[in-house]
Amino acid sequence: MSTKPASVGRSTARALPSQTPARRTSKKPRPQAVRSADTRRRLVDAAVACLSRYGYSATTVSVVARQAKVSRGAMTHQYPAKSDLMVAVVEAVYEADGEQYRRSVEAIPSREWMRELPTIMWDVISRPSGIAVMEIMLASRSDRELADKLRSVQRGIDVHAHQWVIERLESAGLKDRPDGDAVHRLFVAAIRGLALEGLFRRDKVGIEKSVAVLKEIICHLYPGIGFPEKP
Amino acid sequence: MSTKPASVGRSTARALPSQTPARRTSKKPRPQAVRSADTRRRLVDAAVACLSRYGYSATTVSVVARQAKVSRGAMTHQYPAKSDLMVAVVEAVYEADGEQYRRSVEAIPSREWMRELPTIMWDVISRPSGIAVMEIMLASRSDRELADKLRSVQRGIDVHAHQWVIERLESAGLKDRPDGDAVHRLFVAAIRGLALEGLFRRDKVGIEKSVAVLKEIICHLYPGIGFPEKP
DNA sequence: TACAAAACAGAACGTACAACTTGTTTATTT
DNA sequence: AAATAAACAAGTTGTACGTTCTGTTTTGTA
Repeated sequence: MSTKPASVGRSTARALPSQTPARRTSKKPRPQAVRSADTRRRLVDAAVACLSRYGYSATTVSVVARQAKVSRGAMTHQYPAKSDLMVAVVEAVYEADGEQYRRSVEAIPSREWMRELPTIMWDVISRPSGIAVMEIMLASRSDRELADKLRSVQRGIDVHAHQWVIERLESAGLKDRPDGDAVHRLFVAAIRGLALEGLFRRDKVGIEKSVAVLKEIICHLYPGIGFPEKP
Repeated sequence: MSTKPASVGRSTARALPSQTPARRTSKKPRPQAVRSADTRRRLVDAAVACLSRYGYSATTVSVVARQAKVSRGAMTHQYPAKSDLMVAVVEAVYEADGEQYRRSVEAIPSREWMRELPTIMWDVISRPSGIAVMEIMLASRSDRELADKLRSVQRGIDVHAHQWVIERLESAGLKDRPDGDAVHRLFVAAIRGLALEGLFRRDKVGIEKSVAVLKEIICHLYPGIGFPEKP
C-alpha cells in the first residue's frame, strides 16, 4: 500500500563542499553592466569546460555554478533555465569561431590559405567549445524547450560559413565546384567526426595524419591551389 | 534547517499507462533459452530505437521496457543495470555491422567494391544502430561504470575493420597507402559526421551528394580503382 | 509428483536534479 | 539621502530516474 507518500530521506542531498564565492575586497563600486557580463562570461566558460569534458547530462547547473565560482542564485538570475545557459553557450561559441576563422585566414599568404583550410577548421572545431556545441545539439534532440530556443540561433549559420568560403575562393581567382556545398559539408563532417574520436583516444598523432590527408584531398578537388610542398 | 528529511510526495510517480505485457495464450511451454533470447532481443531492439531517436539520457529504462513490451522485472532479470543493456546493444550492433559489411561487399563485382565503399559504409554507419552506438560512446564519457564495461568490448574492433580493408585491397591486387590507416579513420569520421548532421536535417539529398564526393575522393587516393562512370 | 531454479511482475526506495522561493547585498536614480 | 531595481545568496520542492526488494508464474530436473 502506498497511497500515502512515504517519508523519503534526502538528508545527504546538500553535500556540496560549501564553495565560497569569490569575495570582493575592493571598495570601488563595479557597474552592474560589468558585474552581469562577468558573471555571464564565467558561467559560459565553465559550461563549455564541463560540456567538453563530461558531456551534457553530467553538466548539471550546480556543477557549472561551482566551477564558475558563481552562486546558484546568481546563475538563476542570469539564466533562469538551464536551456538559457546552453543557448548563451552556442551564441558565444559561434561568435568566437567566426572571429577565429577570420584571424586564421588573414594570417596566411593569400594563395595558400585554401590548402591550410583543413588545419584551420580542425583548430576551430576540435576545441572544447566545438565539442560543447556538439553536445548541446545532441541534447536538443530530447529537449523540446532547448530545441525551440536554439532554432532561432542556429538559423543561417551554416549558410554563412559556406558563403564565406565562396567569397574567399573568388577573391583568389578560383571558381567553386558545382557541388561546392557538398564538399564543404563533407569537410565539416569529417573534422567533427575526427574531433569526436579524439575524445576517446589520446593518440593525437593519428588524427593529425587524417587531417593531413584532408589537405591532400582538397588539393585534388581544387587543382588550382596546387599541392602542398613537403618541407 | 533540514536535518530531518522532509516528507516528499511521490504520489504521481507511477503514472505509466499500465502497459500490459503481451500475454501468451498458447499452451505449449517455451524453453527458457528461447524466452530469454526473445526478451533480450526485444530489449536491445527497443534500446536501439530509443537511442537513435531520442538520445541517451532520454532512453530511460522504463521507456525501453515499455517500448519492448517487457516488464521492468523481466528487464532487470536480464540486464541488472542500465549499463548492462547498453553493452549488449554495442555487442549486438557490432556483430550485425560486420555481417552487413561482408554481405555488401560480396554483392558487388570484385574490382568495383572499393569505389562503392563510401556508400557501403554510409549504409551501415548511418543506420539507427550506428547512431545508438555513438550515443552510448558519448554517454560513457560521464559514466565510469559504463565505460569500464565497454572497454573490453571495444578493444580491437577498429583494428579489425582496417585489417579487413587491407586484405580486401590486396586480394584485388592493390597496395594500401602508407597512411592507409589515416585514410580509413578519415572516412569513418566523415561518415559519422554526416550521419550526425542527418539527425538535424531532413535534407537527405544534400548528404548523399557529400557521400558521392567521398566516392570521387577515394578514386583520387587509390588511382588503381578507376573513376566511377557516369550512368 | 516434488522441488529447485529461472523468468517474470511490479511496488518501494533513495537520490540527484532543475526549478522555485525567500531573503540579502550592491548599484543606480531621483 | 531615500527609493528603487538589479545582482546575488541559498534553502526548499517536486519529480524523474536507476536500483532494490518482495512476491508470482513458468520451466527444468530428480
